[in-house]
Amino acid sequence: MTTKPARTRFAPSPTGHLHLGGARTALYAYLLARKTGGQFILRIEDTDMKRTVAGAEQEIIDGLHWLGLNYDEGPDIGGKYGPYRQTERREIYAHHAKILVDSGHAYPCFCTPERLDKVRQEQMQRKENPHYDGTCRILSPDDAARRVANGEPHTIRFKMPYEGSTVAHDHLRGDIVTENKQLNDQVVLKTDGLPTYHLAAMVDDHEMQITHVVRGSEWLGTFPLHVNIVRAFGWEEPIWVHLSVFLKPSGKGKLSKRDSADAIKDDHSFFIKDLDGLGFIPEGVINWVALMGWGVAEDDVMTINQMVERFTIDSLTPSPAAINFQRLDHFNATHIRLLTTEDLAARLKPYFTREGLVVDDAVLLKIIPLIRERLTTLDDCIAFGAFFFQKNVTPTPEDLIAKGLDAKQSLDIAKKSYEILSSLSSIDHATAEPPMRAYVEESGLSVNQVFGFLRVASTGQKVSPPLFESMEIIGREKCLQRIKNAVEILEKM
RNA sequence: GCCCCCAUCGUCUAGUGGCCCAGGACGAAGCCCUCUCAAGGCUUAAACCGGGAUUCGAAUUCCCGUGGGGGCACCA
Repeated sequence: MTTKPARTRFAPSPTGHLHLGGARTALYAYLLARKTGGQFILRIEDTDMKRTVAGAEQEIIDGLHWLGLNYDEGPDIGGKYGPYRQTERREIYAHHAKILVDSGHAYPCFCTPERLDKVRQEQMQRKENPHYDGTCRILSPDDAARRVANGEPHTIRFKMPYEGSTVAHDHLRGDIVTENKQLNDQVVLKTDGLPTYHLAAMVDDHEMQITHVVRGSEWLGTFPLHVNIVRAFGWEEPIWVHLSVFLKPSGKGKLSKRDSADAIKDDHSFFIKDLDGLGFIPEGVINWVALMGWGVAEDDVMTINQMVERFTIDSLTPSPAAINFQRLDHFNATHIRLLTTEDLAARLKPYFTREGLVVDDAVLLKIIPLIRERLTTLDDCIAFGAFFFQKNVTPTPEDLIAKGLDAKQSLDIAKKSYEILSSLSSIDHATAEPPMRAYVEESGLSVNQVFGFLRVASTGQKVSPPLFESMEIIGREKCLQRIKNAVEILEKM
């Protein structure tokens, strides 16, 4: 397949957190660019100054980097088609709005928001579709130009044809035909001189030579407007790819604030910024997100580079997808297991130190093989490995009592275990396990009863990595001391 | 209300007229392995929204319903 290099872009508004939907849009744009040897661009669409949130742009940048979606051009790194922040491109839009007015594709509108509101109310009362009533559309150009020159506040509206229909082609859905009478004369340049999305995005995509516009399906409604704007300029259209939306985990309806709260309660999140702290790794998140809307028949565990190899926009699906956090857990765990020991160790360390534990790097490296396949999220390392770094463990006394036995019988196990283990010069698993098994044999006790006690005594918990391997890492002295401690607890019961 | 989009196991999906009594993955259930918990191996249950039409033949094409989603701003 010979595909020309694609220039794609991710163009979010800095109005809130970078979420899963945005991450997926960015990912597909990224994959397409990398697959074809093109460029992936970050553009910040901050033309609605009222909604711009401080710090949101940085969060987007950080999120993209964390996910590994590095862009070739963007507001923080520049590029030959900059600036990449729309508020810094004011003149470009004003210039293009003027072109539209001069060519008869747009006109100044002097209607006040109040009047517009009133018109809309009346239309709704009459059960008509709310739409601009065209008052300023019929003004004579000279008259309008005079009023503009006088400094009268105005917007610029795009003139939609009243008759015929607009055919817009979406790569995933085919031709989308809309009767032009359904369309509205939308504002493309606001009173404050800044453009609305419709103008800004079309101008930028053209100026930045974007070949494929990958965006959310919320733009499908204004899609006809957009192609009309592009055509009014006489520009070549990009290939349009409208992605599906994400549905709430139940599959019923779109994501809400409430769902977001539920996700957090469940130790998951829709926001990229939260994922790291929850123990998710970018490899897992990316793999998971990629598969919501991209049909991969088999072998769906992929690194981002494998995704680049396999990606094609033809295999994207247009139907909405429900968020499924169980799958995130699965992909996260799977990718954790794929990490090298050194890599995993480095990623785990912050989670231990976050708990106030002092981490011995040599010990950390040793416990990785023991806990790796037990981790769903990185922070699970605390549950499976904190005891390696603690001075003492404090088992729940009841847990020391072996299943089906009483305190006295458990005390016997404890004393005998101590006797056996203390007689060994080392308790690496190869030397410690055989005599303990022999003891199980001759005592008539079950493996679970004896090993269970030992597990609780030496790790402080009922669930742990393999017992003898763990004891070996804990070390002879510490183990004996912990067992002795268990003997004392049992004696008091 | 009007317009647009979507529709395969519970979920994500493969499937582009015969290879499909529909394949994979998550989840579920069972078995094996096993010092706990995992991981791993094997197995099972589980779907073409409904109705018409086209065709020798439809999950795949068309129409009508139904359901879900999105849009109808000087927000993106």
